[in-house]
Amino acid sequence: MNKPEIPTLDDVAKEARVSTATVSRCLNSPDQVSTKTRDKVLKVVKDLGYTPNFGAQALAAKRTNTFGAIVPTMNNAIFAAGLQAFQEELGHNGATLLLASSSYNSQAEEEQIRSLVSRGADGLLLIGTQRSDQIYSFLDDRQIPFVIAWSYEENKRRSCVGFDNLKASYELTLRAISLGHKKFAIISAPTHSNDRAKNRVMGIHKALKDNGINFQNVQSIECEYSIGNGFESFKTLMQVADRPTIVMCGNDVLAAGAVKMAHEMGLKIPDDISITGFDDIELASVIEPALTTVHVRHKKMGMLAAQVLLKQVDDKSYRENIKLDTWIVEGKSLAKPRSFL
Amino acid sequence: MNKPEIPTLDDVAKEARVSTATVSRCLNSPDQVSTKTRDKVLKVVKDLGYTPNFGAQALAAKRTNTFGAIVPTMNNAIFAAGLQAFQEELGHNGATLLLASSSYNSQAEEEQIRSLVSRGADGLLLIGTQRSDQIYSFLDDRQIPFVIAWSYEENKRRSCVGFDNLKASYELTLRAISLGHKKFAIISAPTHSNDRAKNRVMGIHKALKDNGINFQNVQSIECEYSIGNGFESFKTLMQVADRPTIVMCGNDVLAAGAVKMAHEMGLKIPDDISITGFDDIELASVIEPALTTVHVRHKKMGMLAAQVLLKQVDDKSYRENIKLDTWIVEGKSLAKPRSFL
DNA sequence: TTGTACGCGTTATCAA
DNA sequence: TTGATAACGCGTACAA
Repeated sequence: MNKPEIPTLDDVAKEARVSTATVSRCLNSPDQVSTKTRDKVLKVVKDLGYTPNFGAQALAAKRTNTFGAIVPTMNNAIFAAGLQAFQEELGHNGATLLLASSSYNSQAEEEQIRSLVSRGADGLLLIGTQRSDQIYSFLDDRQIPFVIAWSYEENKRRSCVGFDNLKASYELTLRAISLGHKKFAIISAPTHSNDRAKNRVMGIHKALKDNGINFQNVQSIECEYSIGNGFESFKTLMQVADRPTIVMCGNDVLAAGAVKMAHEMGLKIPDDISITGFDDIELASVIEPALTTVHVRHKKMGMLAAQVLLKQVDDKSYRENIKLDTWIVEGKSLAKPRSFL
Repeated sequence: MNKPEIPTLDDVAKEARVSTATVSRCLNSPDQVSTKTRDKVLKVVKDLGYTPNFGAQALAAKRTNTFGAIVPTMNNAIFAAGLQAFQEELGHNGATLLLASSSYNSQAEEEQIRSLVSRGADGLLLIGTQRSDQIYSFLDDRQIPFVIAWSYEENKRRSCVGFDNLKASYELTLRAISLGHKKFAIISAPTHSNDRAKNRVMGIHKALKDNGINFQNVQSIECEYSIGNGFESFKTLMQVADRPTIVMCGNDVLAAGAVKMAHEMGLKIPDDISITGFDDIELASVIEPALTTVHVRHKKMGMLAAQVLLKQVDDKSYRENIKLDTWIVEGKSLAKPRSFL
């Protein structure tokens, strides 16, 4: 009962009576080996249950086949579907995912980027564009391939797979305006370090401006995405003399909280107040009334991000900017304001 | 403009005029080095921006400081909170998380276990107890530390951090019975490869049996966790002559779908039909009416799982079985059946 | 097509 | 307290 030894390339080589080089080739570039020896070697590999040692492989080949992703949060479902698709696409290509979450803290994100890189990540998935020049040049210096998701930017130097947050938000706002809304309020994620949130707010402002509605005195609350925060923020926004007729939320989670508070306050949605979301996560369809929100193609985004990233590993100079379309999902939470009836 | 060179231990050693061994010690066991040389070395480390090469470290030290987790799904929030806590606790200890999702496919899970192990995971987090003997002995043979979460079992040979799914479900059922319910229906995840789902169903059956209610002809539908499946299944369950007065769902996601269908069918909850969930994810509190469900201490579970796993890495023979408590969360979706009024 | 032999960047043992 | 030096297991020129 001696402790189980994990077989190495050497063991396989000896057993198969070939050199380690041949075994290595059988595994990594099978066509350079004669069918006969290959079959022989692969049988031994199987018999011994050989699996390559990761560290040694990484050291010698200078690649790990692992990719890092840093998401702002795993606490709600915003990134879940995209991440799952990303992971699956990596899996199809024999790669695995290293995951970290930054809790929307850019300091933490930087540390995690460095950590994942030093852990040998072949490439990274990052959310949004907003981070220090320092960390971008760290990545550039080390030639670490990375893809930015959830945001879109025209940028020859970086790859991104995302969508136009500003435009999507602009269009949703236009819809509200066309229904007769004039008094807006906003619940958003903190905009200073979150370009998606910033663009979503800017989209609203732009639409208002373009339609001659003063956006300077639109009440706006910034808070992290959580149902509880949406809940509280909505209450605050309603405690004013001249109530808004619509509260636009930076994402569905906030909107869900807002809806809940509206119920508690006895406000009818959408008669007394309209509420909109963003992201179209499953949550949006279950709450009552279903949210009018913006559909984002999360799965497609995750899958494409993985594909772009894999291409960049093969060709370090490869860059691609992909803009996915979004569309408004009609729920029951947005309608004409009562004053307009 | 030559390509940027990544500094190695050697570079640091030369620059600081010490041996590589000393540099290594400064980083890994600082107290074995004199304060003076340590300061000198660490300064150079910082100046050069040195970070250890992961592959080399893994190869030489036989450990990677990365841990693998395989969750059944990332598509909904069931595992999100627990996973985030797990990841954070690892982070506090300088370790990172390798994540894979099996899509509730045990075949896929096995492959991913092997993949993560061959990628040098120091330990694994697994969900539930149900998997082949083969894969368990694979882990034992290689002496890979692992912790099972979300399930609890008395087992000296394995560690687990979970809760008693059967008991929690049993108690929720008792509550329903005490309110007067006699006609039950169940929507559950597939029970053949999911011990949590199986135990939850068994808990219901046991409670019924213990109270003299025939559980043989309780209608039961098995489907994967999704709002859509809950939606459809609920409809099916209601298309019978003798409708149940309560539908107990294997988790909140299914329950949310059931609630949605109840609305569409014009059924009042809980007057016409009671619906219960399980897990107490955020979703449970936002839907209307709020779900009566079972609270699971996801965060605590994730954190403890990480701690147990880390202990097992230090001491391969360490084992711990932790049972967390659960409790019923009172929503508005469970009440006396109308027939009982 | 196959084998030899070196290098990858650390850690750890043993001496000094 | 420090320094030489031998592993660690694999990939890959280069040679045969």
